[in-house]
Amino acid sequence: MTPEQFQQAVLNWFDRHGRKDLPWQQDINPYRVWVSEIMLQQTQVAAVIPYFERFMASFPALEHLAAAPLDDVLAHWSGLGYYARARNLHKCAQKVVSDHCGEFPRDIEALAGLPGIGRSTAGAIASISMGLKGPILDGNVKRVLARLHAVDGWPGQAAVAKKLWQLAETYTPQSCDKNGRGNHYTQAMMDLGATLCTRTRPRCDECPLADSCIARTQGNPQDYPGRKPRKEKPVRTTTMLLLEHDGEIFLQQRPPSGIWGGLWCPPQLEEDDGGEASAQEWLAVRDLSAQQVQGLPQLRHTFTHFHLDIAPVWVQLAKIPAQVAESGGGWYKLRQLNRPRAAQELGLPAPIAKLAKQLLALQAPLLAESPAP
DNA sequence: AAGGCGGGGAT
DNA sequence: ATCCCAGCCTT
Repeated sequence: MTPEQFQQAVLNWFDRHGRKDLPWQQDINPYRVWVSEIMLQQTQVAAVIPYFERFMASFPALEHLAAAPLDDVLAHWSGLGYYARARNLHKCAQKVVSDHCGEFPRDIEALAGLPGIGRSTAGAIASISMGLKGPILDGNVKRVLARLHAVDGWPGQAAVAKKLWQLAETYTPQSCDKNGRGNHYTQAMMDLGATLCTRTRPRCDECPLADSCIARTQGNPQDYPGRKPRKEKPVRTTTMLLLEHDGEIFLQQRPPSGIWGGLWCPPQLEEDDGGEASAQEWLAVRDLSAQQVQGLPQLRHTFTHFHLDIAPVWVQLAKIPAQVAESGGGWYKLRQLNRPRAAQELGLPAPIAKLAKQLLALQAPLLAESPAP
């Protein structure tokens, strides 16, 4: 698909289906387009509309904004988020007044040098309001182009961004004057991404680019653009000793601060997943002997910032050793720990409650075989 | 290259 | 809950 064919398809679609009634699409000038583009950074159209209307009512032109107190500008931004945008907006207005005689420079590079205006926003302002060639690469265009060419990878990666920018440059009309319709092209690309080429459930049947879209052909448009790689959560490991005697297990209260502060847990070997072997060593050091030591299936509990892999070991004791009895903590009946609400009442971390349940299931049949006297 | 900024909507 | 959004700036 040549750039000319691409542009024609996009513009034809825009003429029939594009949005043309948004507030910033009326009375188009660089000031209004600039304000709208800044507001639309990381913010959806529906949220922006009332803010844009109020903003224009109070600051109808650049000189009003430049002359306004920053606090006044921030008040108009309240609730939109990303408040650095408002500070930059104000700073930019003053800079345009002081350095550019109150007119935005008609040049992509110069625009992109102003506070709060990056490469994409500069392209949007230039193409929509100035008749210049202004490639843009916002989230919508990234999605359309990544799917059209099946560009793998996360756009946050420099190489992926470079490829997408190259495509954006290629397809953007050379001439953005009346004949080139660069303003409509830019509006159309954003509209396409916002209304058809959506992140989930793209409406490919209605897309003017469907026949050329590689992701569509592959049948996996939803896989583009690649997701930001989730930061790998580190894995911590621990061995938990389920010291059990006669249907009771031993729990200690954890220190008031830190993970599970103040909650009750079995004795724990930190940064250890030796499981059964570690448990044997722990017992030997204390000169304890157990009837049976049995590793149980590993359990993973995920916190906000790490995984905790728990290797539980079931240690059956013939009698309660003095060393353990006096070590601070208490013995709890598994049946009581497994009562409804018991975990909340006593203060048991979720994975510990789960372990208590598992252990009861293992141990109950044994008690049934040899009922207590 | 990665993180921060922020509120809201979709899933 | 998690991810993402008409991004840009700083480190």
